[in-house]
Amino acid sequence: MVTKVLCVAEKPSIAKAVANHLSGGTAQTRNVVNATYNKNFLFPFNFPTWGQCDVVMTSVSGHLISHDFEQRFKKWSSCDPSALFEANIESFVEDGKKGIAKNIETQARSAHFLYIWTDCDREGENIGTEIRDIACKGNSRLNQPGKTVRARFSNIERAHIMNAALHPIALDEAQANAVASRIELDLRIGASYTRNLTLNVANFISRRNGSDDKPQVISYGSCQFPTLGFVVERYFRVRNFVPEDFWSIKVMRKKDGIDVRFRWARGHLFDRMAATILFERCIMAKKARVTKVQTKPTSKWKPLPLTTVELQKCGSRFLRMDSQRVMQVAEALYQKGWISYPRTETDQFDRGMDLQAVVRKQTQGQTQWTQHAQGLMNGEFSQPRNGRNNDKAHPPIHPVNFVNPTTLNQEEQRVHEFVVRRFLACCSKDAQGSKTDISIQYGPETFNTSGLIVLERNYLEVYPYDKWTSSQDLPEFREGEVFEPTEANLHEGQTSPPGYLTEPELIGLMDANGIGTDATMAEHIAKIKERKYVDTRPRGRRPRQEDDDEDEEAEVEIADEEPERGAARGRGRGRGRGRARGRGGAAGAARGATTGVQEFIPTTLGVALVEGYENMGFETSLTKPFLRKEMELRMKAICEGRKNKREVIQESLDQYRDVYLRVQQQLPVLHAAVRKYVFNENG
DNA sequence: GCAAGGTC
Repeated sequence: MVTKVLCVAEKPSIAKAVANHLSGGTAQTRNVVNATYNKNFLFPFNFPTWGQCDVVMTSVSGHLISHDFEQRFKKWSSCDPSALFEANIESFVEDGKKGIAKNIETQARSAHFLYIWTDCDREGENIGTEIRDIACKGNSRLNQPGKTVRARFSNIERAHIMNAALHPIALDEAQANAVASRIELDLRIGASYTRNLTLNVANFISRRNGSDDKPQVISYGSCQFPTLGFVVERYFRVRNFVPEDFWSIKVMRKKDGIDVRFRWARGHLFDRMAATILFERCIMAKKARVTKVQTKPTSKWKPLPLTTVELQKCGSRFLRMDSQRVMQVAEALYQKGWISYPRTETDQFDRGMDLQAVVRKQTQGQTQWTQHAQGLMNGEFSQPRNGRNNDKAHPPIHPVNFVNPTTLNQEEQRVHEFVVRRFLACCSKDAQGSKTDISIQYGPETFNTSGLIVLERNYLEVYPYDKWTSSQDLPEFREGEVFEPTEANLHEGQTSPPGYLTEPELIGLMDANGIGTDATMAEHIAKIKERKYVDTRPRGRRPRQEDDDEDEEAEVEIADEEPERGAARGRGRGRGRGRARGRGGAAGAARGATTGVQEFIPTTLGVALVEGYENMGFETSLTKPFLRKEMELRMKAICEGRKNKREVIQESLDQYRDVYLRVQQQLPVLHAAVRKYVFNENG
């Protein structure tokens, strides 16, 4: 009897790709009853340890198992919300997934081995155990040692997949357990807090409004609340901003018909007296002396390979789409086979990947980037840079096939064009330029100016989202040259308030604080809108302010995470911090070239919730990212075998139960915040 | 009527 192996991938696209590689394109496709997207692929394969086998390769669609409280706790009126900390939780297959589960169970009956092909990340490990459990229902022998294995792979290149097929490893139970604890905690805490908030606060609002309608749900989640927290925190920084006066010295020299403005090395001072004294010393000196003239090559680095977070940020900035929309469109492009998997944290391409083959596909047709792609094939190709992130599950987002853009709808065209241009930019050379720095000594003070000449645009040719342009030509200055400034004056300015939080900034904060994943960040943002905790509006251009000689740098600050090499960068950063000291940290971001970016403003309800919780004075704030971070650390402890699932769940529940009780005792504080913020308009 | 995480 021939040995039979059942392979199960996390998603249909992986099953298809793997089956295709292992079978050499000869796999037979079979539909699965009651499953729309998941297929079975049948083919023979010779595994080193099992010999010649008949393989059935199939897939799930993410998690197969759902979790909910047992029936008697489901009705909101059935129990006190705090009972959900202990209530029994049931695991089950949702109706929509019964076909998938049944298929696995059936196929497992005749299988000698189960080969799991879920993504190599924590969730994938957990989904792997779900698949195993279902398969064992059909065939308990698969529970025996060595009968269930998993593949280790991080992309779907042929050689990589072949190698993974030949070297199975074991499922990582610790990682699966870490996810299991996350699932249980999020459910218990989310449900209990949400019911409590809705029953106590939403009902309070309804009563005050004299409404008999079911109140709107006020939810708590370990991700949505910190997301709201970021928005509210910025809101208060804007509201509480107090402008501060500062003074700076500006020096101008007209030479060869060109006005050359020199910037004070000190930037600006918040002490008028000090600035005045220094200014007077400059004036007394009468003449300035050129202390440095240095011209050196500089370059602007091409962007990093595209991650989901970066795609979402760029969508907000350049494509006039919010993060959720960008992901929906990217998902559609992925489904149609034009771009790779759009949910990835990886910003480095695997060494073995044939990137030139990907570039070559873009030389077809007559698009705006065809020529550039052709140029890359003709010797201009340059290996992409490596970022610091690798989720070990997916490659960076890149085009996988050529598609004539005119067959896509408007939004798809924009996202697709961005993905292609970004990829081609990654495979291009850095832009090259020449930078001249000039310093002068004027009295006791140093002033600087600089000029840039862009020599080779390289990646910029195909990536219009980055700006790097030559500055005005500088006249010739020689070291040691002495001149009398055409103008020198003491300039008075004021720090300006930061802007409200924009979507790219919010995504950046969530990313940095581990709130949500590449696949869910956009959902959390959409959720706090849906719950009416925040409103969004397009950010209008703010008028440029007289005193802002730093505008350009400030814009670079937000537009470029990966700056050009060279000295200009340090100056930009330094200035940015100086401004922060003046309580206007994000001032630069508030102005400038960004158009169509959404900004987030909390509603009265959003402010009341955050303020209410803050005013309870807990040491661990529910609206700050610490609790989520703590959960992340505990999950890590499980993965590394330092803790077990039970311990972690107990610890966390104790902590949240404690906070819950104190919230209960302090409901009047929450009500007071609601009265203050939600009802102050009505008097 | 609850969460966050997969996925279509």
